[in-house]
Amino acid sequence: MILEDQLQEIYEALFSTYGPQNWWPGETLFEIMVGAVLVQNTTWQNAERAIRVLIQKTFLDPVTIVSIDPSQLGQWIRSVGYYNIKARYLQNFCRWYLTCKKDLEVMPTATLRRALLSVKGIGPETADDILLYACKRSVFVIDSFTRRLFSRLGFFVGNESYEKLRTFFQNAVSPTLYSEYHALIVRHAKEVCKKRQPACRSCVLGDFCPRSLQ
DNA sequence: GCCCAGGTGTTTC
DNA sequence: GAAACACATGGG
Repeated sequence: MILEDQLQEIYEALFSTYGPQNWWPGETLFEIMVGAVLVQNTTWQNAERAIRVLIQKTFLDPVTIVSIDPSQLGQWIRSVGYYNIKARYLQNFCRWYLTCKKDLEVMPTATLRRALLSVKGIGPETADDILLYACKRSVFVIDSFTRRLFSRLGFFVGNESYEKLRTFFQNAVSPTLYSEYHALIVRHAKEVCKKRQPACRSCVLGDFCPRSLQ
């Protein structure tokens, strides 16, 4: 079976099991972007808690956020872990946002991506979360779950570079599926996690486990 | 008490 | 480049 069909079948197995995930959670595009920064290496639950505090304290206004003492901001986002550096990262991002927001819709995707990556605290995954879910650009997001799941399924070893994996998926998956596909991978990983098993050692999809589809 | 969670930057080789 | 390390709370 060719690669494109394999990835399509895995997508369908996940979608038929979990249904649409309606990502990314957030009332506004800016809230989505803030969420992408705060959720780095933590759970969405922790990030959401911090966002609620930020809404209460700052109305999630970038001008307000950049003007706050970083240690104060850190206390407000304490629940996300690494709160001291994340407070700085969030302010870095907000400063960038305030200067670039007028150009977000007209900038070519590659230019926008480079601009995001130039912000200290925005790495490839956070940049792609913002590009895909807030800016509606066609980029495939690679996270640790994606890396683990598809290495487990034998598509690659697992230590490949971020860019190599992104290219792999973007070449084989329809851009219309990028958003839902990534959301389903994360959902799947969470379900496996609930059973306190290593991701995809025992696949929660049972008979519809992607491994059995090959 | 231990392990992991929707990563990133810096340092060192 | 790629490996090792710091950054830190919350839930199972």
